[in-house]
Amino acid sequence: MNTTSFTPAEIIQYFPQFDLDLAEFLSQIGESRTFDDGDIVMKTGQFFKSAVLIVKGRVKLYREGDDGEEFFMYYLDPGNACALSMICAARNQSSSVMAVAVEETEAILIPIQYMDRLMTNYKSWYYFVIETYRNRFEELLSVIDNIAFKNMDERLEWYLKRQSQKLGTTIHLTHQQIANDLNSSREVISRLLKKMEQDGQIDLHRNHISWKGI
Amino acid sequence: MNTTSFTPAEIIQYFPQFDLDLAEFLSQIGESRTFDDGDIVMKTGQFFKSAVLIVKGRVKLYREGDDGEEFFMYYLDPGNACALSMICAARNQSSSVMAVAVEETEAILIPIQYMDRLMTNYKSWYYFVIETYRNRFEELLSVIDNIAFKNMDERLEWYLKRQSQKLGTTIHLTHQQIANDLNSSREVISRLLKKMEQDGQIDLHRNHISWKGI
DNA sequence: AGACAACTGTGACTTATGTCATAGTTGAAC
DNA sequence: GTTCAACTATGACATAAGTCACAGTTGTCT
Repeated sequence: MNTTSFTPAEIIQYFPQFDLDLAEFLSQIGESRTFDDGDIVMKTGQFFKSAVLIVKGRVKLYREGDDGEEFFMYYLDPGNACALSMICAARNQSSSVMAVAVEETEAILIPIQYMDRLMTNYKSWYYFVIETYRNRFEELLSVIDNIAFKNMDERLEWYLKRQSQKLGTTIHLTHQQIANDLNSSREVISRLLKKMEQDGQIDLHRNHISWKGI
Repeated sequence: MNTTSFTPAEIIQYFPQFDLDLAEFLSQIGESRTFDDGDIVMKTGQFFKSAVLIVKGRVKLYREGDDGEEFFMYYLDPGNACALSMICAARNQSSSVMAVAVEETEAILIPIQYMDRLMTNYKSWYYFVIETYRNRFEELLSVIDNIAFKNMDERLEWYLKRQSQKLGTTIHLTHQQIANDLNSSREVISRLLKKMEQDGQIDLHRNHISWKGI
């Protein structure tokens, strides 16, 4: 019971780019794991020993500052792998990010000792790994653009746009949560949101925001 | 004359982790290219068709903002490859960064059409690619930490520390160049540098700064 | 040596953002 | 329907950073 697993067919359903023999191998060695909304998937400083593949739900990744500040980077969706878990696993390094489930989430954990064998024997695996790195790389570049060149109003707008693309136009976040994600303060976010409402970009409600898709 | 090349022995000298058969293959397909100090290696918006391996010199990578602002990311040294050139090459996407030689630089260019064959046939190649992505990923995370959580004084200190580690304790940069790299303004940098000098961390001179290694 | 362009220093002011204080609002639980 | 905690709004002020103006310095070229 402690180590449930996925069938090859299920794996291919979530990761259609995998070859059948890869799916069979992953089915044998991968461990299924579920996380409730709010559960910590990976913790800063944690010594991580598996690669994480998401099959259901959603995981939020954020960087932690020295004093516990947060900074949102991106979400992992079904069909994604956590590039950072691969880095940690392959290097025996401790994690430098937090990963928290924001929905009921299901994942396949691939223990570290299989990494080399997977890379060597399964072409569709290392294509997948390369693709994962690439995608996250580009995502990080966008993040850097925003904090390096933009003011808070533009960053907030970009943030809300991303949220609404992923999670729908009703954004269930409080001003405080948004402020945390942007490493700003609640008052600043409240003021900027109010301005966006006056400009007709959003509607403000208690506990959620309606994105009007400008 | 237009397409000089490296011998396998030379390639292995610069990239000792490569297998001999890989070095031989790269020797056949790789094109040698030199850049003078200040030459543009990769331009924002450019459609890039080769992966770049550095064998001599140094290349500076920076992100460009919408209005031409700069933001320094990192240097590529001999033995490094440009992860972004690989991404561009493999995806047929245009570059989102600038890469400029800051010394007399020599590189091997690997045309895009060999990428898949290299990945499939040469184990030491794809380990190298993975390692390249990993290193740059971690470098980008450090960059994000600094701009997300730190004030300009700490960012400047971190910047100078990195420079002195790479280029020695005498940092040949003007205040204006530093300001560009940090997307700040000359006056701000001058003031902060003056303060660091008063705190005994550096000595200021015209056109260079001496890092006193605190 | 003289001249000049590039570099550096610094005061005064503006703007963006963060912080503090305080009050109003709303949804949920009892 | 009362109560309460959490959420939101907003003015006043503090601080970090950017901008403007101008002066002083220094290396280089002739």
